[in-house]
Amino acid sequence: MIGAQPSETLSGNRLATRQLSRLVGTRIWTSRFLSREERDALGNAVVSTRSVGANTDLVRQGERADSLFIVADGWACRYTTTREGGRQFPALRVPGDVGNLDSLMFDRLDYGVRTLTQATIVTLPRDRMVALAAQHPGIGRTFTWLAPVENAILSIWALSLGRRSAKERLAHLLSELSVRLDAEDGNESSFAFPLTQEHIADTLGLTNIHINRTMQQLRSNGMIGTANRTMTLPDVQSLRDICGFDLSYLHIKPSPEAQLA
Amino acid sequence: MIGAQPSETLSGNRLATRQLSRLVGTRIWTSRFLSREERDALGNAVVSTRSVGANTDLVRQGERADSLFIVADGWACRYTTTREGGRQFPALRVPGDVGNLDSLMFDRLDYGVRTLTQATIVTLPRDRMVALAAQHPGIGRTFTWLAPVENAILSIWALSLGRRSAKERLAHLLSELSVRLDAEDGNESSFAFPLTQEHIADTLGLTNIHINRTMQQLRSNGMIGTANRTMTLPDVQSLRDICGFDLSYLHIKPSPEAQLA
DNA sequence: CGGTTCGTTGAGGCCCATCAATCTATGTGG
DNA sequence: CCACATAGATTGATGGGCCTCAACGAACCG
Repeated sequence: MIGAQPSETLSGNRLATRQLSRLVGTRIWTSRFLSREERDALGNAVVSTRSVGANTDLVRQGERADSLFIVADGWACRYTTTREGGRQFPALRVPGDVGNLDSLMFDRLDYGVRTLTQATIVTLPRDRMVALAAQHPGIGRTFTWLAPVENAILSIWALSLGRRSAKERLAHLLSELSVRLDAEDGNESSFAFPLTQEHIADTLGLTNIHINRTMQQLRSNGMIGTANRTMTLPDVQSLRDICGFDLSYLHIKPSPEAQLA
Repeated sequence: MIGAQPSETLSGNRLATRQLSRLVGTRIWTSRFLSREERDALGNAVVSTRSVGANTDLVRQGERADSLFIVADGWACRYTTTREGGRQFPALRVPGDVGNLDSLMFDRLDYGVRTLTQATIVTLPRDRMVALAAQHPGIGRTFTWLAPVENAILSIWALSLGRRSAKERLAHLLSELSVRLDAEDGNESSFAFPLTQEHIADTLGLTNIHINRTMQQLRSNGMIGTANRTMTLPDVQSLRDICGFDLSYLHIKPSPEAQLA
């Protein structure tokens, strides 16, 4: 919060540069729709960068959010719950993701956003971002790009939740995270993995106990390896074959047509 | 298709009026962000209105879509499938819904859009809509509004798929449709319901057989009544109580805050 | 070293899937 | 008007994948 106002008036000063640097590499920063000056405009809109502990609500269910939260580092989730206490994550946030994109359009979110690990959160004022989106086509396009991407991912998650077995769901989630984290090197993949088995259960609509047993299955088949919070996928292709994983829904790389357009 | 070009040049002529009329009442027409002239611009962008049979693909899985399809009448769905043939609908389209909103941003959709009944489809050229969205703030805002609404609905569906019993899922779906179709009169509701039990199964991640048994349960409890393709909910509140339904996620009515903004 | 979180294991049972018919309604052609 | 085909709804029997309940083990930490 300190340094927020100066960064707006003195472009290029030390504070602005430091704030800005926290956006580098995040998904709104690497958007292919942004011009250099639009990136500067985003960087100058940062009002705070703070570190928060695990299990911190960035937005509580049903509450108002005046800011857009960027998960610059650490993991977070969107969560929903039933009356009876059943929890379901409709989205996972990995480093670089926008936490509450929908807050740009909604005053209240019917779900919450919560950190799963200690995290670095970059805060951007909602009203300012709405104005920037209207003023800068590239910024507007970035936001309107991210929304359908979320939707596409959630659609595939629905397919998993509705029609795949526990083993397939787990293989699919790990295949997805491997791509989203850009962790693949040839047919191998390895990445920091802070999720507990209960987090995975809340993502896949299962119980932590069954996640445990399913992970053992994949482990004994040599499909995954876990050691000190690191996930290793020795054979990405085989893991993908288990669940019919096709990365196109992640829209990571622009399709050939999109480049022409 | 006939009359498409004239409708662009001769505003207010008979053809333009007829085309335009097919948009009246649809979700992009009733958007609260649109000015009168923006509605005219949308109406003039209509290139065809056609009737198609049930089980017609508007967009096939993984294929390109050059147009935005409005389901002016009839029902449709977004669908995804696993390799093994398991089907899951990540969205249902009721009369007035936009069929393939995401086509505005994506060249290829990783899911398909298919009619479930005979339907009236209004076609709007994609490139034209992108241009209109850029040119008219209200049109752009309408599209960027619809995307997170879809996302919010899908998030709640994920909660159902992951954490609710068959009975709760069915009660929740019917509660949702009752609101979306604006079919409620006090505590009662009644609406045309063309879905087969297999469609419901593909929506809720269950089998048609289990849907059948679950419907019988709700019927015998007096929670639903079905007769010649009409669904009757004699006691909406009790149905909602079964599943903890809260309509706020549908964002049908602007929240108090949104009106102030 | 006690507390807490997370992972692991076992026993038992239910919800829902699977397989296999039958029944009804609708439509179609002769 | 009937024979026939087809789609959709319904019913029964059986089984399995995952849940529930209840511990116990392991790692981390102040």
